[in-house]
Amino acid sequence: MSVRVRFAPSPTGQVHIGNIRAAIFNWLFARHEKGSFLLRIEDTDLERSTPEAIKTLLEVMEWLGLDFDEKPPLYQTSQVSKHLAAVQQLLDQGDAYKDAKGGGGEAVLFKIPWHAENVPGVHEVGPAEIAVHPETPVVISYKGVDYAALSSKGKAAPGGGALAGFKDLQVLDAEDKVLFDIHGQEEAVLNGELVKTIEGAAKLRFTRRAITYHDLVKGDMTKPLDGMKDVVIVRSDGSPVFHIANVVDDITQKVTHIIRGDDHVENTFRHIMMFSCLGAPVPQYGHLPMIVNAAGKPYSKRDGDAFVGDFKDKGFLADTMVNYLALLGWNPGDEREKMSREELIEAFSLDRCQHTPAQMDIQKMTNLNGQYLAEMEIGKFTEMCKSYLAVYDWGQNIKPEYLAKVCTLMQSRLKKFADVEQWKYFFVETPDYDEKNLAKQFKDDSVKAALKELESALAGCDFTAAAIEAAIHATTEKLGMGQGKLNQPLRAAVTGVGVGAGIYETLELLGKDLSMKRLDAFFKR
RNA sequence: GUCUCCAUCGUCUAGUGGUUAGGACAUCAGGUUUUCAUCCUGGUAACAUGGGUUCAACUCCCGUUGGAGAUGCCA
Repeated sequence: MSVRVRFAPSPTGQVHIGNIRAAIFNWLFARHEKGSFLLRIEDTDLERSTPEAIKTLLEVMEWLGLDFDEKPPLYQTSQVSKHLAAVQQLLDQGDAYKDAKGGGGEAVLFKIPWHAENVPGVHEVGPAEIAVHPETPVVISYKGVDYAALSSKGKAAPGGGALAGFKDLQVLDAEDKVLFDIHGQEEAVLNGELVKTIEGAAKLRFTRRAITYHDLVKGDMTKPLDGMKDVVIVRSDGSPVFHIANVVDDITQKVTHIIRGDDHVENTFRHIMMFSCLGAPVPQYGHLPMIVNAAGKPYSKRDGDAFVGDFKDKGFLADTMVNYLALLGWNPGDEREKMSREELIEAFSLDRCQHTPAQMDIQKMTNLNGQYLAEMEIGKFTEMCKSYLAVYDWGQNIKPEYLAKVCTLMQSRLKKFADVEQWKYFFVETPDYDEKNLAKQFKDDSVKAALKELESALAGCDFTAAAIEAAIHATTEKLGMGQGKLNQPLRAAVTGVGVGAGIYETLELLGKDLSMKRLDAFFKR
């Protein structure tokens, strides 16, 4: 059977890098396996889901080149009746029950199945005992076993779990006397006829069962059933909860591999049981570690710079994003880092994914982006620069020929497109002066005098890079200065800044008129 | 509190019993360059901790510490 994976975001605002990385990994996996990559939009949260957010999401996917199969995507809101039908099936089978605790109406809870041995991965661990706090009664019902556990300090700690966690349950007092034995009473408890409250219990004795699944990223994962609780699948207002909606949709879309964030590990055990109870094959799971911020914490709404759109605005390439994010928590096993999509797809495998959270390194990504920019075809590069320049009033209506020359000159040193802001001096009449640099270059008054001398030499030359160089050399030689001593002062006077491309080329590009005008203006400051 | 998972340079990582613990970004020094960047050369920098197992442990086991997630109507 061919692989089918999905990316299932909730469109509630901006697209987050942690989210989109899950999409990238799903996409890489699907393409590597020559399977299908599906998109499902989990828009059931009407409060927070907006059409704009959906649009943003689709734009981001397209920008990154994450093409999905089977269009249009599945909108979860169209599936609600299916979710509710599945809930009804669970209710009819006795795998779910209604409960009124909490909200106004009745919620529906999925019941960890008593006959859990039918669920793939469930196995008996062996006899187990749990000490309970004697002052809190043990309550046994179809909703589970409720008790207060004994903490390491001897205090009462909230405990309890689904009934299915306690096979062969016996409740004992401090003298090991059996207060309750579930043998022969299973049916009565399960169908709600028997609710038992037991005072003065000291321990629970039962056969422990656990569920294990093989995580494609993390390896074997195990959870004892007595640590699991029944889970709400329909809110008291009648709306389906994520757990059931997600599982039902994955069944509908025939998803074979679920690759998602680390935060779902705990849910997986229950989801597997839901698949099983609904008579569907259980998909394979892989859980990706989170991406954390510089403080090592998961990105929160406050970390505004973690949105994909922001990176685009700053002038990162889609190729850079895909490449860098793929490398965050995964590596090909050799020392390649800059990899094309084809190479990534070819090399990708889930078992090489990291188990630990990764911190985004913006500098490393910037460096990678610089590599991509440096090898961009010049025409395309120029077009991109043009659009990033267009946000400035001085960056509009630039003569294409001139822009092309500037881009050619500057391409090798641009790291991200937003930095074209620093090219301002190419496009304005008078540059902004970096006063600190000026002070540094003209610390010595003689430099200014020398520059004045140079001005006249430049005035008489034909202003090609070679001629400019010759003029400078002639001047320094005449004044007995070191060769090149005037380069930086000249740059400061004409461009206002201390860094840039070669000054001869820069001046040639600026042209004689503008250069001389700026020099003149500089002396009049 | 309890449960699940995790732990190699500042960061991303290679490494699956025997390695001078490798690479990349960042950083530092030197070289090239008229400056900056590129480029080249070199340097600083890591196995959280304590016990085992073993001839031998970064690697296996246990404890501790630290981190993350979960813990009934968020997804």
